[in-house]
Amino acid sequence: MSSDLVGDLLPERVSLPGQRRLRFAPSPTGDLHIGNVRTALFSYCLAGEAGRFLIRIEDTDQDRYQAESVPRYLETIAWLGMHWDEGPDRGGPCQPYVESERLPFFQAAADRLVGSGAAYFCFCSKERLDQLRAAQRTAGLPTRYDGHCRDLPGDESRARRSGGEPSVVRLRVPAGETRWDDLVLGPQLFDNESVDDQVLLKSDGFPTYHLAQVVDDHLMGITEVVRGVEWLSSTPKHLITYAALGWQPPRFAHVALVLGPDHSKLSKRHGAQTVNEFRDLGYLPEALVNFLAFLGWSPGTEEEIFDLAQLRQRMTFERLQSSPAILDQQRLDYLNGVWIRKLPVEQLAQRIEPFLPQAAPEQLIPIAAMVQERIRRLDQVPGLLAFAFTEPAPDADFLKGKLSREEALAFLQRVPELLAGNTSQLMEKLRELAHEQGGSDPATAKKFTQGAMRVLRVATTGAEVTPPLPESIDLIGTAAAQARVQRALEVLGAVS
RNA sequence: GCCCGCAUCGUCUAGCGGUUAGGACACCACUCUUUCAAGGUGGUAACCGGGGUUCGACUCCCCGUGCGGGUACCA
Repeated sequence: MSSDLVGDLLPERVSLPGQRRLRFAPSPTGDLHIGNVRTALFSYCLAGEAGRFLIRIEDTDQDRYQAESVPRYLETIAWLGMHWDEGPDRGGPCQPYVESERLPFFQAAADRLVGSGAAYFCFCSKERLDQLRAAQRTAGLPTRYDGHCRDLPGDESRARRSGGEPSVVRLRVPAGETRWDDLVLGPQLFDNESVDDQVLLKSDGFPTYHLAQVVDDHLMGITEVVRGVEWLSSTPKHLITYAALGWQPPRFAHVALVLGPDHSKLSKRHGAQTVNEFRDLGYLPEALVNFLAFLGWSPGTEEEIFDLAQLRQRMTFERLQSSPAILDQQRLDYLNGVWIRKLPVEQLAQRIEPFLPQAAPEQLIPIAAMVQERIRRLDQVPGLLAFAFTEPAPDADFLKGKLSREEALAFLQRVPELLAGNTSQLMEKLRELAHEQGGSDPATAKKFTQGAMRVLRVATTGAEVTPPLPESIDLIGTAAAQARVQRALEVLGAVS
């Protein structure tokens, strides 16, 4: 078989210092999906502390390509705390890390395959292919290429190409079977009869994923490939291609997909599905990482709170799960709450800032302290603190609670003295007052305290649920609190 | 249609021939408490079905069912 190439332009495979090299190779077509991020996380963690993690941009589809995605992806990975040793922005020994900039390598590989007879040029039109598949389907046969151009004489093929006829390069799948030992699924066996003569090089000169992935994983010295099970049935094609090129393939780990609550593939109708969406909802990267890791992995112990560094230390291929996982947002919420509570207040204050632009800088830390134990997502902060930024308008019924109108009124009238001075004494003063009201019976006093607290809370905040009252009042200031109590008094007094 | 994968509480999972089938989320009580949280205590809840193999199956094998994936000049 001839090829019109001048030698083999393929570079040498990067020489390895014997360590693990895993990559994340996203296709830049929008925002990073939570499922993709999980495989990135697995790859990052499984590389281990001694291994290397790299990012490669798989932009081999010109139609779907979105340039803006690349920096966004990198930003997202970095936000989650993952560090890559090599990538499009920082280079490395296998530059470039963007596939569209590596076209000559793929073309050289394709030429080599054609040269050795492991691949061939195909001139079939899309229409012919569509008809073929439709016919096979109605006949109950598997849909696959029929080998129409498989044995075209070399000179005919050459002539048609030089005549300008568009062509693709297809893999010539040999008879036999393909097997490998999957790191997650165990031994796999495919009859090559069921493997299609896949297109490797498109008519626009770009490689398909199948070729690009094989060539680049080899050149970049990838040792293990972690990917979703949706790639399982194309693995034989990849293995055949590695063999035809005389290369040793990496090991494969096919992880199960992440599904929505209705057990179908995660999609828009399930709500948030990209990392950025989760971020905007107020989820911490620490929580997302912890959560995602457990969707398909577990340490085998009863520990469940892990940070990224611990995950990288502990994760192994053996403990990856082969069954699909459903994204359970309630559990994510729980973990997010755990991580929010673990944060130092100053840190939490910083993270709250974008969710609470109306807060003054000096308010942020006290606010963080107040909400830390009662939020599961950062976006709950504004709701919890609405009273601090808008004037409450409680109605008379709302103001009474457990106390009668008279009792509430009487209590409210005494609030100015309770609020005088420092709010830290508020509770103490209130207890004194309760003692006065309840006399010797502690149960009555307690009941009064509860009722009075509610009245005061509603009067000053307009809400039944707020952070602890003294702090809440501090947030708006005692002067404002006094004014609100006055207004409440008017509202309550007006009804008789 | 054809090829392939998966299968333990509602959910995430532990289990790798012999266990009272464990933990966590959620849920329900109780408790702590100025509300709400957080915390503590307890509770409800699972081995998809049928055949084998075995002294013994959640665990191994086969069939079925269910769910998922692939079936592109998309990844």
